[in-house]
Amino acid sequence: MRVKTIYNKLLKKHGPQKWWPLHKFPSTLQGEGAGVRWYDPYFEIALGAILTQNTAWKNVAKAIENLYNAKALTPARILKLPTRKLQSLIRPAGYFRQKTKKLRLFSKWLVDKFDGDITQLKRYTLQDTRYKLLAQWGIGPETADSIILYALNKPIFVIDEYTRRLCKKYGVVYNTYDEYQKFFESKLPRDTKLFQEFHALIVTDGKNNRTIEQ
DNA sequence: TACCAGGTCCTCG
DNA sequence: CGAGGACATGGT
Repeated sequence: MRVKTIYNKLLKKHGPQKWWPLHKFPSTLQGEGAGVRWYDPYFEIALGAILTQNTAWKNVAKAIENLYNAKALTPARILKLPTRKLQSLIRPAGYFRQKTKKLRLFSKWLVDKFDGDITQLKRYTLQDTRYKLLAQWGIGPETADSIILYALNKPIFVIDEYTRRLCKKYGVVYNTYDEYQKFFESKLPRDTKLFQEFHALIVTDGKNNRTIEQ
């Protein structure tokens, strides 16, 4: 079966997935401290990609809500939080010490190199951006690709455990992340929206069928 | 009570 | 390289 056909079937079965962004862009930007930027939807997406590592999204959503209420959804605001405070805010997402370290290092990198503006990563080629992200501690292939696809809106196909299971179901098995990624990217048009929707659908479908497979 | 969730890093052979 | 363990909370 064609890969695109599988996509069409999943879309028909589950409908469009609404993943990111979580909060709406404009209204939230004028907080009380006029001129103080405390919310960045693109950074929020990247942050969510880190927090969701091996963690149910529902728990991540709580952590993000805590950060939102603390008006801490920019790299600079993350760095301003005392470590203990940051740990307590993201505790629901699990691995809270590890993830606190990841968020701090990632935020510091963005502030130091990109003036705290994650969208500046778009200046590089897709592969250069990927290498730069992978060089950051705590960011592996799936997280890097999620950031590129959902925060920077650039076409790269995200591979996760659900994707591998889906492949296996159709008799497609590889060893490495990059091999799976090449497979999908060679079978599909390089379309950001398609890649975003497909990955989300694979996750949703994978969750639903969890007990049936193996 | 176990096992799992939108992974990654570290260590050891 | 590749396997195995650590990291942590909340849901079923």
